[in-house]
Amino acid sequence: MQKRHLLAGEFGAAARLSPKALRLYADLGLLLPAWVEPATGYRCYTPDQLPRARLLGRLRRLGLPLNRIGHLADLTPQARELELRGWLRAQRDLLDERAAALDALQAPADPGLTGAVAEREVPATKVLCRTRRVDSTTLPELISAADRDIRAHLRASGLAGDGSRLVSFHDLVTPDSDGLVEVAVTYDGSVEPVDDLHIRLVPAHTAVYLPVPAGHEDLPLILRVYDAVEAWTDARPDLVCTGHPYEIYPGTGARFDVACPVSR
Amino acid sequence: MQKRHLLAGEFGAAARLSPKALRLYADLGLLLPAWVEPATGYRCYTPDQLPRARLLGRLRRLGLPLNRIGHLADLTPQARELELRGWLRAQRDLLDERAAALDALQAPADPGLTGAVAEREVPATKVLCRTRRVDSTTLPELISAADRDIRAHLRASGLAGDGSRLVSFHDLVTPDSDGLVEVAVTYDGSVEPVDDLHIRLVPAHTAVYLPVPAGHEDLPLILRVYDAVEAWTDARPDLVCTGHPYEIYPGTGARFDVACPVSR
DNA sequence: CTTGACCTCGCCCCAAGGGCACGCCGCAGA
DNA sequence: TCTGCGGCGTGCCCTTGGGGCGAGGTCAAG
Repeated sequence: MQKRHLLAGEFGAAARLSPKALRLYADLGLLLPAWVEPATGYRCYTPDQLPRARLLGRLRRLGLPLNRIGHLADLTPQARELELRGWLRAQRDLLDERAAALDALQAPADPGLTGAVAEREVPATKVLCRTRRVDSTTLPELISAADRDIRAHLRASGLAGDGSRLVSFHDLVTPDSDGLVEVAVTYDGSVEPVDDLHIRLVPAHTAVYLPVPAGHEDLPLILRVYDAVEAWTDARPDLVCTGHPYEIYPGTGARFDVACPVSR
Repeated sequence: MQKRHLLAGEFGAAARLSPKALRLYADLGLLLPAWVEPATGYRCYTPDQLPRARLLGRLRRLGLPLNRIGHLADLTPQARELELRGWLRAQRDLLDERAAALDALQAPADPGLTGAVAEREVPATKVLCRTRRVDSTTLPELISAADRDIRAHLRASGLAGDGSRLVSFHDLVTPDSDGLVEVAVTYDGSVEPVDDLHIRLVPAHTAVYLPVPAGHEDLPLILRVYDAVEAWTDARPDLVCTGHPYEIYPGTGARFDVACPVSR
């Protein structure tokens, strides 16, 4: 008796996939049963579907999400290997970065940094801003393009367009994980919002800030700067941090401060 | 105006946690608000809760699950660092093992292995078995203990207790991830189930099998043996794999076969 | 005829929140 | 005084990859 069709349980046992998983893959179109008995709804698979089923299972066990697997399973083995190696590399990079973050988490704040933290009053101002989700590879591009576009629009509205640039990171932005980033430029006067440029009021506040020392501009050292600002604020019982920290480029140069709004 | 209490939004901005996340942490008891206004239900936090909130956020961004974080957050920094380093190491080992699995996935089956695959008839037999979830560190312990307990129970029931040992891996068992493993010993006669020892009938079947060559007994090389059995079966259009592969120790020695039930 | 094994479908569950609706509250301007 | 706005609460549905359970249908064996 040559078995030309396998029921979900048998096929699943042979491919090391549960019937439930097979049902999911069928629903998603990743692995359609060779046919379905109309009367009973039984899903029948053929032995020649086993290699694909095993491939899906192996990829799944590597930890890949199913939509990615759906794409990978239709590639040639060579192209698939290329993509998988890239994915593995990205995972490893992510882990390296977490290890770095762990180092930063455990190390006490650098006294050389906290010593330079200061306090200042920031008057209320309007900003024209663009908010976008980017990873760290496209971050410089976003910042320069947004800065250019915002200042161009300000100048087109008859204003000077020479305000300070503010950059707020709503999430951690890394090579592998993207996050929400806002680029804003302060202005004085009146402009209309256009395209994806929004107008927002920054209320008057006291800010705690720290000019970023040379060499600390990028990940992972920039995180130490944020930590230093937080540590300094925590050590001042009369101050409490009341908002997201942000980076501010007060002048036209590349130097910037890490600042955080506080309340007394 | 000294701010002695912060509403969820302000506090969340300062700690880089969304109000929603804060609500979840409060529900889970990870970070209780200093008090809750009975009239409005507003959750109020105090500035001295900020360090803990930031710690929770950082751990969360490292990718740790919340129940683990709940445990970690109550440790001393030293103990926490120790646990975190261990976790990171485990993550890295997992990745290394996935890389190895990827190598195995891409490499063609070893012809030196597939050449030794053969076929045999297995008569129906009863087995006394123990099924348990283990990782690879406790696997040898499980196998030896289960084998001893099962044979002891068989002998206590007046049987020989010299059957073959079968080991089936329902999941992939690695140093970092545990999986369901069944250890079974064939017997002939009549015994009663006891404690966690179950009785199961192994139906008569044709098995494709491959004696494991010396040096291929452990991960990751043992996976190549499984691959070889699968590849050999796939290449035989008249055979179709109908069940989970298993390891069988036919004699009393340490040598074993990787076998898989098939149907013609 | 009944029993058990196997299959289906459908619902609820997990983590860790995001997003939305609805409703309450206080503050500000017209 | 009315209205709008923003912040906050609760509650529900969504995500991924299935596991688990219960109801009910099908199959072959006893």
